[in-house]
This record gives sequence, C-alpha cells and structure tokens, in this order.
Amino acid sequence: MVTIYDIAKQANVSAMTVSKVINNTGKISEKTRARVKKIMEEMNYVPNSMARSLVLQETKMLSLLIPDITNPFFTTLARGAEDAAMRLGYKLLFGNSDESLTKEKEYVDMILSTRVDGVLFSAASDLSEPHLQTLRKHRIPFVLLDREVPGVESDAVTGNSREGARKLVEHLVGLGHRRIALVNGSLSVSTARDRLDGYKDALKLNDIPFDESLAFESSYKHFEDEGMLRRMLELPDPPTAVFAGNNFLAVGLIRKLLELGVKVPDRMSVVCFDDLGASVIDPFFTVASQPAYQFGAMGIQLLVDRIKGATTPEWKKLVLPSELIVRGSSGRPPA
Amino acid sequence: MVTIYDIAKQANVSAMTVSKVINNTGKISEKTRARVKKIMEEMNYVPNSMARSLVLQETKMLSLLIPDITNPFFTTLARGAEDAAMRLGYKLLFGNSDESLTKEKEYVDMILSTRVDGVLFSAASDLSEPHLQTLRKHRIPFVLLDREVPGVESDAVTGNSREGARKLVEHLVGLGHRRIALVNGSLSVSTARDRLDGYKDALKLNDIPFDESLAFESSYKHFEDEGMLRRMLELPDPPTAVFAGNNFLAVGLIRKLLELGVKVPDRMSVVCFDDLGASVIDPFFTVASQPAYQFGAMGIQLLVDRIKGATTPEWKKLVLPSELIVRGSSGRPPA
DNA sequence: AAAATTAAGTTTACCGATAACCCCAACATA
DNA sequence: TATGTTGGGGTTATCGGTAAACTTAATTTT
Repeated sequence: MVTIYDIAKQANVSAMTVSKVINNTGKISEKTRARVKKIMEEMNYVPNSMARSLVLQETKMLSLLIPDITNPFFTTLARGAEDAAMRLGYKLLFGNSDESLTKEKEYVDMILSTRVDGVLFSAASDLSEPHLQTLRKHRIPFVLLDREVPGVESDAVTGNSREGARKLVEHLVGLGHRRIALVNGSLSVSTARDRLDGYKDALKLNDIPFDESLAFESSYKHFEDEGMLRRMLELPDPPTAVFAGNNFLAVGLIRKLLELGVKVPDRMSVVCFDDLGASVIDPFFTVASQPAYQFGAMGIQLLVDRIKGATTPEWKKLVLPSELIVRGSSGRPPA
Repeated sequence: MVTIYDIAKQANVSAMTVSKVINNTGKISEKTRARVKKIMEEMNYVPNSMARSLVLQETKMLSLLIPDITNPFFTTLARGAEDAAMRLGYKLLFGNSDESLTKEKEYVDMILSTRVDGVLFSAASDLSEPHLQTLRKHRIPFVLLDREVPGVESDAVTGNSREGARKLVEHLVGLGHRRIALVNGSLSVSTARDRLDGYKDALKLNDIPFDESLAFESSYKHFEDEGMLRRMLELPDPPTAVFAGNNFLAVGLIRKLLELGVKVPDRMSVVCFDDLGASVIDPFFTVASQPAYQFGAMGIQLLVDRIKGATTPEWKKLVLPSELIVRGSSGRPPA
C-alpha cells in the first residue's frame, strides 16, 4: 500500500508536507501542493484511516445496533441513519442483535475495541442495561433508539407508543368494539409497556374494564402462539378486535386467524403498530405508523451533536409522533 | 482509555508481557499471566483494534455492499453474511448503494481508506466495473454476490437466474398461457439479462415466438410504469400472464393491476423471482425462491478462504439453485 | 563442572499518520 | 544596520499495539 512516505520520496519533500497537502493545513506553496497532489493521483494514494484515527483519537465511525434486521421498521430506520451519517462524514457500522442479549454483548465488545465515536442503540430489552453501562464506563456516547431502558439516562429518539396505542384502540372503540384483545411484545421492552399503558388508557377513557384474559404477551420478532389464539377465541365472551404490538405480530396473528377460518375484518378486526414496508401488495393494516427513517436520521444528528459537544449537558429526548392510518383490517364488530 | 502500558505499569511488567498475555503467545508464567489478567479486568481494558490493525496489516473487517437495503432478499442475505462473518471472527461493515453508482463509489473510497480485508460486492449494475477495478488495483479481495459484472473476473456467488426464469415461465405455459409478458429489471444488471434469456428459453422450448411488445424493462427497485401497463393491456392480443423480474416489480405490478381492476390470477397470472420476506400475511406469489441467507453465508466463506489463501488460484463460482414455489398468484388463463 | 537449553521476560523498531515545534531565507520595518 | 515578520517547509515525538531479537537466571545435558 502506498503511504505518505512513498509520496514524499517521489515529490522530494518530507512526509509532513504531504500530510499538510492532504489536510489543507499549514503553509505550502501552490507549486509544491500541485506537484504532491499530482503524484498522489498517479500513485493511487488512499489515506490509511486507522493510522489517522490512532493519532487523532477519533474514528469517524458510528455504530448502529438494531434488534431485528428483517423488520422493515428497522431497515428503514437504518437507511435514515446511514444517509445522515454519510452526510455528516461518518461511516456506519451495523450490528443486528436479533433481540438476543448474547449477540448484543458481542457487538458491544466489538464496538469498544473498534473505538467508534458513538453508538445508536436500539436495545434488545431492559436487560441491555449492563451493556449500556459498559459503554458509559468507557465514555462512548450513545443515543437510545425506539426503546428506553430503565436505569439508563441518555439522549433518546422514541415514538409516542402510549398515545399511538390509545389512538388505535380508540379507533376500534369508535367502530363499536368493546371486547378488544392485546397481543403484545415482551414487557421487558419499553415500547411494549407503553403500548399496554396506551391500551389501558383507551379502555378507561371509554369505561371499558381491563380484562386480563384479553392481554397477551408474545415477542416482537414473531407471533408465538402456543394455543393462545384458540384460548382467546374460546373465551365465554371472545374479543371482536385485536391490537397487535407491532407489524410482525399482526402478520403472525392474521396468518393464524386465516388458518382457523376467522375472517379479517369481518369476524375480527386487527390493528397494529408500524407499517409493513414496501413488499406489501395491498396495504391492508390499520396501523399507527411511525416515521422510521426519521428515527435513524434524528438519532444520528443527536449523536453527532453529543460527540462534538455541540449541545447542552441535559439529555435530549426526541419523541416522534405516530400517525393513525385506517385501512381494511379494521371494521365494525360482527352483529 | 486504558492501554497495555497502563496495565504493564500496574502489573510491574513490560508492555510486551501484557501483549503476550492478551494473545496467548510467548512464554509467560502462570503467576504473571493471572496477575496481568486480573488487572486487565479491574481496569476494564479493551484492546485497541486500530493499533493492532496498523501493525498487523489486517483489520478483521469485511465490507458488504448491497444495492437495496429495503429488499428482503438483500436483508436476508445480509443476515447470512453477518452470521458467517462473526463466526469466522470478522466484523461486517454494511453499505447500501441504493442502486446508485455515485453512492457506490463513495463506499468504495471508504472501503479503501478503512483497509477492510475484503469485500462482498453486489454491484449496482454493469457500470460498477470501474469500482471493482479500483478494488483490484489496491489488491482488496472481493466476491461478487448475486450479480456478475462483465469484464470482471472474480469469485462469485450467484443464483441460477436463467433456469429459474425458465421454470417460472414453463409453469405458466403448463397452465395454458401462451401470451406471457416480461417485466424485467434494468438490462444493465446481469440477473435481468439471465432472466430474459430464461424467459426466451422457455418460449422456444414451447414453440412460442418471442414478441418484443411483451418484454418490458423497468427497475428492480420499484415498478416504473409510465403507462406501460395500459399499453400492454390494450394490445390486440394482450398477455394473460406476467413474469416479473423480482419481488418488488411483482408487488408494484399487482398494485397497478388491482387499481385497474384486473384480478390476479383470474384475469392475469403473475410470477416472479425472490420471496417477499416475513412481512407478508398470505404468501401469495408463485416465485422462484432463492436461498438468500446462503448467498451471504457462502459469500463470506469464499471471501475468507480467498483472504487466507486457503483456496486455489482459479476463481470460484458458486451457483445456488432456485426453487419453484407455486402459490395463488398463478392460475389458468381466462377462457 | 562446563556447556547447552529453556523459561520468563525485556528492548527496540516499526505500522502510517499528525501535532507541535523548529529552522532558515527573504523581505519589511524602525 | 539591526530587528522583526512571514512564507515554506523540515524534525521529532506520539498514538497503541506487535514481531523479532536479546537478556538473564535456572535447569538439564553430557
């Protein structure tokens, strides 16, 4: 590989002069500058960013840790982060924890040894807390994305899960539903708790008692059934609508419902959080849509501000609104 | 940040001894080893991988460049690559070129300055050739993924697009279709050309003449219509089936068809390459399914073999089969 | 008992870049 | 004439680690 010393030799100058040409610093005559530049071109010189990072103590790399790379919400978020990072002159090191704490830990170790300048962190669950403490201990700035983690103070970009959930459920109530089930992600994830709260809010506002036998906990990754659905349908007073904690849960749920011959929305309405991405033929789901791209873009912005110290010491909390989009999966309850 | 020198001082040994403990090399007594390890723990030491890379001349990082991060085919491929890379002790630097040559070039520059050990490259188009030549010039090993690039010899993992296309079209012929349209990606992408060839193969095998007015060129990113569909339907002898070059084209196509009131598969059958991922409620498309995860995993394997010189000099070409999966989007032509 | 090994570390140089400081001639100023 | 000042560049030390060669005392071999 060509180094500044090779260039320096060819150009009959010192390595420092070459460095100055590269960085446009110091006093170099136009003649020398041009000569050095020409030689750099000819020799296909590319600066070694590791050597530079070592002395500058910054890598110009950020890391993005997401819990599910197959979920369109997170891939869209990733695009937003990537675009913003590139625009601000940073590279982005992706990590996909697959909602697994073990994998997440491996990524945190990697992040530390890579000396990235900051991390965009979408936690696998509340149990990610030690990982975040590790980052904090090593003074690596981070911004939480989508999910807050109890016991961890930091900058964060989240959605308004509680309000979004309330709007979805109130939409169902407005259609005439009174028996509304909740199929949620794991309650060890903050958004799942918020969505549960929003669900309860909506019930309370409409004088519907909270019925525990209608509230289920599954996983955001996929709908873990284990007969839950059948039990739900066999209830003395079964639900006429379901609020699914996220897009994948809704998909899994509907698949099962179809299998069981339960038509949506005729016999059962289904609403959920988050859109389903570009690969859907017929946007069918009534959703609380979140601006996923913005999550990523704003997250990077906050992170870079923090890295550069271009912000006040208080933690910045950005809450992005979700939008209720009514489509075909929700309708009036059967008579 | 804690360095080996800090550790060395605490442990009353030289930095080299610490280095040897870390790498399990050289001769160090069990006593010293234990003491140094304990101190590393206590001080939360994490090796600086840049410093190490600088002297070892290897980064243990690979780069994966894909053209569309929103497409489930590529995200699944990415997961395969990520898992394999981590298993082999490599980090993965993702890049999303968005099918844009400009972005792709930016990533290539980044790759060079980051000194990654190798690149998994899914080219935006044939015009990516100069980018690959740049990598070659700098002796960065790469493996082409999914798409070949004319004028570039290299290791590659591809699908059998020609055969997959033939199978899909023969399936349509078997159902009784004779007027079969092709809505393809840009012909500057190798898979699109192969799929066109496979389409022609199937026609020829069944004595159906190739009709140019039924072959359209769009983009793999999304269905660019511009009245193409209307023209197609208004043909004197309109098609009864369409073979779409990939999943996104099929989705775009079906959306338009639904808008125009053309029922699938009743009035029009649609088949395509590649599955649609986990966010689909009801697997509906008849597809040639490719083992996307394997593309990534095998690609990494090939790449690492090449990096380590654990392979013969000839270029390895891995062709992964595609599987015809018949579902609801294809049926008999209308009577 | 002398020579040869070996165990356990240490010293030195280097990877490729940059910051901070130094140098010297040419010109301007008092 | 003596003294700044400035343009254009060079020297040296350093970032955090590792390879290779070197040291020294203890142990083994002959």
